[in-house]
Amino acid sequence: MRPRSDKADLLRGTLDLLVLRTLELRPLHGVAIAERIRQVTEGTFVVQPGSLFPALHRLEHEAWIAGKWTTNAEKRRVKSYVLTAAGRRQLAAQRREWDRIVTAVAQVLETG
Amino acid sequence: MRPRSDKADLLRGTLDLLVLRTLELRPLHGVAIAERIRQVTEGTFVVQPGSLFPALHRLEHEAWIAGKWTTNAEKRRVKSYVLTAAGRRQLAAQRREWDRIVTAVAQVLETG
DNA sequence: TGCCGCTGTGTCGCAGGAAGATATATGATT
DNA sequence: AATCATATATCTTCCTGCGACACAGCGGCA
Repeated sequence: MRPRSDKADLLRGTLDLLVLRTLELRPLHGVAIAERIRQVTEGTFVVQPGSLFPALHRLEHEAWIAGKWTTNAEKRRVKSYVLTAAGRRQLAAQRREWDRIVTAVAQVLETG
Repeated sequence: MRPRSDKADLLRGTLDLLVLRTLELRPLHGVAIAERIRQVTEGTFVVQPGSLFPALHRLEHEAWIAGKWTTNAEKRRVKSYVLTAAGRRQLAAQRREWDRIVTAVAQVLETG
């Protein structure tokens, strides 16, 4: 069997939310999205390529983000993503959902 | 294809934490654990049998909880679970992990 | 020119968990 | 006995995060 990382599956269920929110601030290309998430979370969330690109394709397929081939400052070919109107609505919905989860977990953890 | 529920996958990654915490308060049998989680979260988390029992077996296999066949107040045969010492340590670790996730997500959601 | 090395994108297969459907056992009820 | 309700268990499917890898394009450098 393949050696499994002992690092927990931290992103489970939050990746879409994180990507949508990151793109809400400004359009970015794939790797730059992952890089920003890593920086803002101070290394807690490190989005791997095997997670990042399937997620981007999924979000694009749902029409929550739109990708366009461009070139970055170093003249390299990159795919830049922007949040769509539907994406903004989805982001709002996922924010509410996340708040609900956090509240519910807190209730369990704090109710003695 | 099988009709998929449009209800979000809320439990994703939090089920172990919820079960361990519930058993920290007092020993309970499977269905009673799910029932308490449902009540405390006011219906946000409804743990289905297909999630509950595999989770209990998993936690028992990790020796974080210990099951014992007993009978409940209605004289019915139930499997009562108690949190082990290792389970308490695991619960503490998962609490820290959860806090870390909540903090990280908040950083992404609130960093403008 | 040819060879690296780096960056960005993409893909493949696996592992593990959540859930619906279903099965089984057992006690209570009629 | 038949039925119903409760509790446990399992089977299968779907989803998703991930490691490993492939590959393309560009710059540097001998």
